[in-house]
Formats: sequence, structure tokens, C-alpha cells
Amino acid sequence: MNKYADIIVDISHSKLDRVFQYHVPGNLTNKIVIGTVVDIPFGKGNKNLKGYVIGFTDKPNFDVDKIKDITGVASMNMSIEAHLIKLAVWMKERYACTIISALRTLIPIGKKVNEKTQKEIIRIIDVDELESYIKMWDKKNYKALSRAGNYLLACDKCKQSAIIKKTDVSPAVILNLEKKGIIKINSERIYREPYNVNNIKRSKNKLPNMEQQKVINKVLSNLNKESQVYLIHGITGSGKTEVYMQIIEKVLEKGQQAIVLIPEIALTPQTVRNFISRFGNQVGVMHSKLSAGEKYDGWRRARDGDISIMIGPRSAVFTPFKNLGMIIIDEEHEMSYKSEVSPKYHAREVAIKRGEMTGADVVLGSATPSLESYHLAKEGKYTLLELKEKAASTNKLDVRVIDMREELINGNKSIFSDTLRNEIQNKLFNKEQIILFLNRRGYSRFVSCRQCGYVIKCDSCDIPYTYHAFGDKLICHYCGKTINMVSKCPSCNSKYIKQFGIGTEKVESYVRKEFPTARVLRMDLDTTARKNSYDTILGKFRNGEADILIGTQMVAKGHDFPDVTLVGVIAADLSLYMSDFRASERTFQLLTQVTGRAGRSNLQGTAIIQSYTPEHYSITKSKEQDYIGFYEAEIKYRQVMNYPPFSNLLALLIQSTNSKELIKSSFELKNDILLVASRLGLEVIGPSPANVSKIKNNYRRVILLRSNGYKELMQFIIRYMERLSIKYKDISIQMDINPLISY
DNA sequence: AGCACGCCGACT
DNA sequence: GTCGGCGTGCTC
Repeated sequence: MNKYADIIVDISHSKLDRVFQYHVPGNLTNKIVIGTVVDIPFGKGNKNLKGYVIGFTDKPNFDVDKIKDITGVASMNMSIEAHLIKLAVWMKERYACTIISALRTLIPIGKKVNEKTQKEIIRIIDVDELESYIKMWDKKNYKALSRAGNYLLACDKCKQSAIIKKTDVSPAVILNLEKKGIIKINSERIYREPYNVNNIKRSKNKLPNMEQQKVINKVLSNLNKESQVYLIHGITGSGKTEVYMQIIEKVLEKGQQAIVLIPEIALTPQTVRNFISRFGNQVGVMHSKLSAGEKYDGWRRARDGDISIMIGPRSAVFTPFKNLGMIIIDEEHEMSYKSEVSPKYHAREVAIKRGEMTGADVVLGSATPSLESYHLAKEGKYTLLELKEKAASTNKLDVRVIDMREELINGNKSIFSDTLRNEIQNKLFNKEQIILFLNRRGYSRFVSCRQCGYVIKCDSCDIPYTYHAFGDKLICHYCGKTINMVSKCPSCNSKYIKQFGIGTEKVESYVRKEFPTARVLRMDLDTTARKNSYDTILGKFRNGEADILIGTQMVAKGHDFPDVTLVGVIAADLSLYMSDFRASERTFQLLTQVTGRAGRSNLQGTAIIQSYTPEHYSITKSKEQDYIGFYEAEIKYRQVMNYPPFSNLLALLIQSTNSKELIKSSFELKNDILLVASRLGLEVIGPSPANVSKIKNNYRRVILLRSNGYKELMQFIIRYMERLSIKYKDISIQMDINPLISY
């Protein structure tokens, strides 16, 4: 009997994202299983392509005479577990991507192939020459060539896909241009530096305290049974890493493997070091800076059983272990677990799905769990485990909140409250270290009253208005509603109402002015742009080469600074009043994290939070270090406003270089969506200007779709989005399902 | 995505 | 008639 294979062809295009059937020649029947990557002839020219075997059949549903033979098994033996193929199919349904793009995310070699096919167009003749070409084409009425030529006048370099879409020419035109010697088609590949694992001393298990032991026992009691999801809510310093390691030790003893996800290697070198020192060469490290080849090596070592633990960022969730027993996601609330490129998957969702498929358990850990996870834990979908005690005996952190409105009344117009200024002076005198934190990232500027703290918000969205200097307007970035800027506070009539906007750079200049003898370092996107500058700054600070470290949220992450005894939050309100319904959650997480940096010393640690709205629950609850209290308040808000986890959102980011066209099209698009939205029970919000309404001459607007069910949202995408993006091909439309960032 | 086929306007 | 641009349709 003849055997045929269902194959997904390695071309990322929605038209080709379906099964093609090939004949399995007799000599290959034993070598090909589900998950094998094979070479196949494809198309008229029988082009040699890679294909992924996803199933078999005896009776193909295609004309048998037209079915071709599989050429052979792909040279780099990259077959994957069958369940990973199923995971790719699931990702297609969950994230509305092509199966092949999901498979490419799963298999490192796909990335290489992807880069190769990503063709770059470079104009190789000068402008004058091209202009004379265009003149000739216009005379001959060669419209497509002329359009492409004019596009190339403006930019001498672009992606092939971009020029085809923007100028609406066919690929034949591009080839023609190359034949004429006007352009060169390049495939750009970037190689990165390998990760350097230092010589790390081996360490042994620490004796867990009672609380840790309880958590460990609970997780271990269910090993090898049906997949479970645990949420460990453990305060900073409660020793979550030790718990993870002891769980994994038992998983390995059973002959199974484990995946450990961390937000970003660069931000958590300590965790990586801990794992390597405990498990030595059983650990593989994935890293975004690894080259395609190095990633492939790590991936293959996992598949071949050379390593048993993979530690890495979100993509490590796909590590092809044969007998996966455990997936751990540390700092599960972190945004970096969501991919910002298609497929825009969330590693937590993928991990739980993969657990379901393989029987592996999933452990989520955080001091400040995401609302989504804690909500599911409360509903009993996850098992909630708590670590409330500090593992090491450090002093209790003293958190103080300063009401900056009172400072103003008392005549202090500086960015430092008297309390913070005095504490800085104290610590400088005692030669202890200080971190000053200001989360000035993004462009959001809210308008608030310095007298009473009132923040002007949109009444239908409960989102603070964003100040737009152009026209002196206030615009709601959720629904697009626009009002005039006010000159007096609507609440207390004070004239001290204005937009808020200071950055770390400004803080640095104030610090240098007020504390001229202090040695200051600043760490933010501007000062860490250069390679290694991040490590350099951190190293200097840890070595005591500076007294004060000023920084954005990158100073807040899990660094251990044993000599820091004071953390000052310059303006807690900055992250609180961003145009994002998750602003309160972010603020609470950030404040908890950054104030925690003062709690690593043997000396008494102090954190000072300056705020114009100190009564806000994000701030009061983080002062009390009361996550549950925060959760209770925030979940009520989400329910009342019908935001996630009570609803699902689809963000449509629409972009164009022509702002008038963009506005017109975005309203037309909204009307088109409205025609079908009600049938699926979708609510349409916007269009409104994006948070950053213009990037690199691209104007950006956003339409939000809200649905109670996830299915309806997916149905909308599957049924209508392709048609809509064809109709609106002049503007770019990007989708993000349940986005974590606000566009 | 990428290839070939074939239509159709332009030009020898 | 022929040349060549350019849209269209198909890929197991």
C-alpha cells in the first residue's frame, strides 16, 4: 500500500498555509514520522523546499497522478516531537497566525530560513540615472516600473515585501529591476555574540524553611499525574529560586526534563548563575543574543538529551525535551513573556497548553502576580501557593509615602521632598548607597493639579487624558474624545494645573546641583544604548564606585545591591496615569519591585515614595506591601469597566505616512467593522490616535475591539480580517490579541 | 512567496 | 508580427 504524508510547506503565506500531500517512497517509510522535516519539490520548477510532516494517509484527497515524491529527510536532522506540531496548530487557532510561522517559532532553523527569505532591496544606481529611467518608463507608459522607481528615489534601501505592498507592483517587476541592474536583492543576516558562561562554583541545596518545604511538597505530590498549574505568590526575598531548584531536582530524578522561563537574561543573571551552580552542565541557557547556529545547538542538545534543564526567555518554552516534566515561569507577570512580533503568543499560555499536552506541570511565580493569573487562582483553575516569610534574616523594609501636595503648600517646589532630601544626605554621610527611581518612559503626559492632585480623565473610559501640544488639546487615547486644555483645575479651581513631565536626565541635574559631592550614575535607555554599557553601569555601582544610581524601570528588576539602604521614587504618579487600563497594576508591581531594592541589606532599608495622589490604592497598598488588598481593589475596577480578565481585547494598530488618509480610512474601517461586530457581540472602541501617534513619519491610530468571549474575537479575525486588509491595502493594519502594551 | 502563462499595448 | 511589461493563477 502506498503511503502519503500531509506536509506543511516552509513558505510563510496565508495562501499556502494548508496541507500539501506527498508520496513517501519505500526507502524512506521508516525514516519519516510526524514531526520530521523533509525535502520536497514544490511548484512548477520543482523548487527544493523544506516541509514539515504533520500526518499520514493511505488515500490522498488530491489527484494521485499529480502527487510528487518526498526527496529525502532534511540534512540537518531536525525532527521534533509530534506534540510540538499540535502546539503549532493550536497557536494558529489561538493567535491567528500561519502554521508555518508557528513552526518557525518552534524550530530555530526556521528563523535562519526566515532571515534568508527576508529579501532586502538596495538601489545600486544613482538618483540621476534612476530619474532618466523613470522618464523613459513614463514615456513608454510602464506604470508599475515607474511607481517602483519613484519609491526607490525616496529610499535607496527597503524590504522587498514593503515595496511590493506600498507601490502595488508584482514580484515580476522587482526581478525586472534587478535584471536591468537598477537594484540588488540582498539577504541580510545578523550574527550576534555568543553567551559566555563563566566558571561558576557548584553549590548544594539549602535547607528549606517550613513554608518553602510545604510548597515543594505540594508540587511534588502531583508529579506524573494530570497537568496542574501552580501560582506561587512569594514576597521578595522569600526564596522562590530555591523552591524552583528543589522541585526541578526531583523532576530530574524521575528522568524528566524542565524548562525555566525568566523575563530577560540580562536582567536576571543571578537566577541563571544559581541554576548553573546547582545543576552544572545539565543546564542549557537560551539567550536572545545567541546566533541562529548557537540557538540550534542548544535546541539540539535538549532534544538529544545532553541537557535536562533549559533556562531562557519566552522562546525557551518550545525547547524540544523528550519527556518534559515541569515548566517554571519566574516573574510571571512580566510583559516580556508576550511576543511583540507575529505570532504574538504569550509564553504563559503556551506553557500551560504544552503542559496539558505532555502532562507536565506549570509553576508560575511572582511577588506581584498578574491580575489574570491571580484571578484564575482565586477561581480554582490554578493552585495558589504562598510564601510570606523572608528566607534570609534581613531587616524589615520601612516604606514611607510623601504627599507632594503638602510639600507644595509648604513652599517646596523642588522635585525632592524635605524627607527624601534629608534621607539622601544621611545616607551619603553614612557612605551607604541610594537608588533614585523615575519611570519616565514613553510619551504619555497627563494633566494634574499640583494643589489637589486631581487628574483630568475621560468620563467614558476612566483613562487620563493625554496632553497634545498641537492645538493645546486633551485627547483620550482610548475613545478619541477631545476637549480643550483647561487653565483652572475643574475640582479646586487652582491655577496650578498643568501637564506633568520630568525625566531621569532632569533628576540627574537636580541631584548634581543639590548634592555636588555625590558620585552619580544614571541608567536608562539613553545611557545603555551602547553594548555592555548596562553591565558596566551595574558593575560600577555594585563595586561602590558611585553613591547614587538614578534610573528608569531597569533599575527595579531583580538585582542584588547589598549596600543600598535607600530607594527614592521621585514621582509614583508617572506610571499611574499612563493611558492604559493596566496602569495601576504596573505601578503597584513597579513600586513593590523598586522599593524591594532597599531590602537586601543587613542594615535598615528605607523606601520613600513621592506622590501627588498618595491615597491611590496602588500606592497605599504597596506601602503596606499588601498584594491581596491591591488585587481586591483592582479586580473590582476591571469588572466594573469590563477590562481583562473579564473581557478580551483585540487591538488594531493602523499606520500610514499620510495622516489625512489614515484618519479617513480608520473611520471607514471602523464602520466596516461595525457592520459585522454586533452579530458577533463585539464592542468597537475608537479610532483614536495611538499613544505614540507618529513614529518615523508613520502616523498611528488604534481601533479596539472588546468581546467577552475569546472565540468571537477569533471568529472576527478569521472571517473578516483578510478581506479588510485587502480592502485597506493602502494603510497597514497590525493585530494584537489581548495586548499587554497600549498602542 | 515565486514561478510561468498569456493578454495586450507599443514599436520595428 | 514580435517584444516585453505586468496581472493572474497555481503550487500536492
